[in-house]
Amino acid sequence: MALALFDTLSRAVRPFIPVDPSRVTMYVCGPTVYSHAHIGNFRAAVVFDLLFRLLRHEYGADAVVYARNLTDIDDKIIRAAQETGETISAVTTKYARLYRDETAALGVLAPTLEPLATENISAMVGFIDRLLARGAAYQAEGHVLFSVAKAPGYGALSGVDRDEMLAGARVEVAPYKVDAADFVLWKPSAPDEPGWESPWGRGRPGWHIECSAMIEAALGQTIDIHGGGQDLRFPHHENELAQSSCVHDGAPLARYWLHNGFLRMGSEKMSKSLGNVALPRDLLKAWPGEALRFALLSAHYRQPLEWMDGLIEQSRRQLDRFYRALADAPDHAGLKVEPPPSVVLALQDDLNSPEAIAGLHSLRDIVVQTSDPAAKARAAARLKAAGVLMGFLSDAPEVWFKRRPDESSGLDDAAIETLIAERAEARKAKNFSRSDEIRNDLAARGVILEDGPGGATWRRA
RNA sequence: GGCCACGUGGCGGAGUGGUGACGCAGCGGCCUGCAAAGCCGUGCACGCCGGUUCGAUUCCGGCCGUGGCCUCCA
Repeated sequence: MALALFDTLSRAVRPFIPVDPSRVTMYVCGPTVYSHAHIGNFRAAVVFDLLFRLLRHEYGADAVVYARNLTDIDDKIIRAAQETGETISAVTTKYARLYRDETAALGVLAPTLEPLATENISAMVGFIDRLLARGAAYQAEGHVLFSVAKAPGYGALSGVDRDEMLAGARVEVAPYKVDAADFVLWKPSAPDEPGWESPWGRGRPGWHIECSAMIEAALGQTIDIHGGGQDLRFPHHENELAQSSCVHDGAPLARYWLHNGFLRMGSEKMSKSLGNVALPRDLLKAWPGEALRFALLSAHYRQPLEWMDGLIEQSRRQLDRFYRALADAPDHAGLKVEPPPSVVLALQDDLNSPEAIAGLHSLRDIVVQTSDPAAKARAAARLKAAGVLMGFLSDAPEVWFKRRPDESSGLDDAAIETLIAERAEARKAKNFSRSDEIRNDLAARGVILEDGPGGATWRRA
């Protein structure tokens, strides 16, 4: 079986066939860098990272070009800068760096390209120019607007009928719009707002044009995969699609549109406006990033995922079991094996990560049940290869078990070893009350001991 | 109001027209000085009501419930 993906536009799982297998292209809408991203924002990053990894596995690491943009000009950023008194670029640089750090902590590979909106203004201006030349856009009161009436098939992606859409719209229509559905391509900047010179005066780009222009500049007219969160389907992706195919004589913008579902917090959408967010910044103080990644992949990417207490703990426990099996197996670092089919097939089936995780568990069972050392090492290598394909199990087991989430607290390794040595003496002397005291003491400080044939091993809870 | 999803065991969460998900937690046992970890075993799950079918959790219809989009948003 080969890779198949659910395409939002055709509303079906379709076999994935890239235009050019030697250059598979994917674009995902990245964050607007104006504040801390919450764990829900990272679902897209992790889900499409999984797809990126799978595509690299299928087509070769050099054959996949993955672009994820950073929106670094936006009214929210302007507002954030005004509130803190920082410059715009100080705000965007800070949050872009945090986003890169935090995604990396969740095992997200750096995308091939990371275009910045502010570095592509001329591409956007040129794009708007071509829309104007084709009569698909018009100027009004310093704005340039896209004329939705000129886009045949508008609404196909989101499934929203234009007339019905307007009937239910909750926003007031700006008076300068010819058609209520028209959207802004370029808007004027006040003197105290950031802006760029353009044929239509000093201003800044609208939201949707950024992605269309950057996709064209970075990847070309028609890309293989365009991804993003479900909420971007309308209006953002619908508008991107309209602009791009307008400029490209009807050529499709993307051959496959993928949208991930939301994280829910107490059966509500996790969002900043509701105030029910969990920030990786905080979560990473207490948990390994890999456990957060595992939690985010514990549900199928198109389904809503309930983010609740215990989910990370559950995820960490499962990873513990995998790492333990690897730790107990003979050295397998040098064995080159392909990820086994049980996991690959699950991922190829529209990125069925829960089934792939089940596959990981059965690979672990094999490791544990195999007694022949050479076979056990091979089984461990297979488990590890499958895990690495998904962005898991890349740590050495001892690193995983002994990591300190917060460097400033708890016992250091040497202090733990000293207590373990003392306990070993006590046990040898059958002084179990003392040995239990030490063990309980360590447990209270987050260190769990396990007595084995070769003495006690320890890990941090 | 319009459009679109979803409703699976204590919890998370796959999948399927007719025995198995998987995991976490629980329970019993083995192991252990006792634990932990591990191993073995264990639990009459598919919102409600109709329909199609030899047979539906899986297909169709209705109902109820939950959520998302329509405004910045992963």
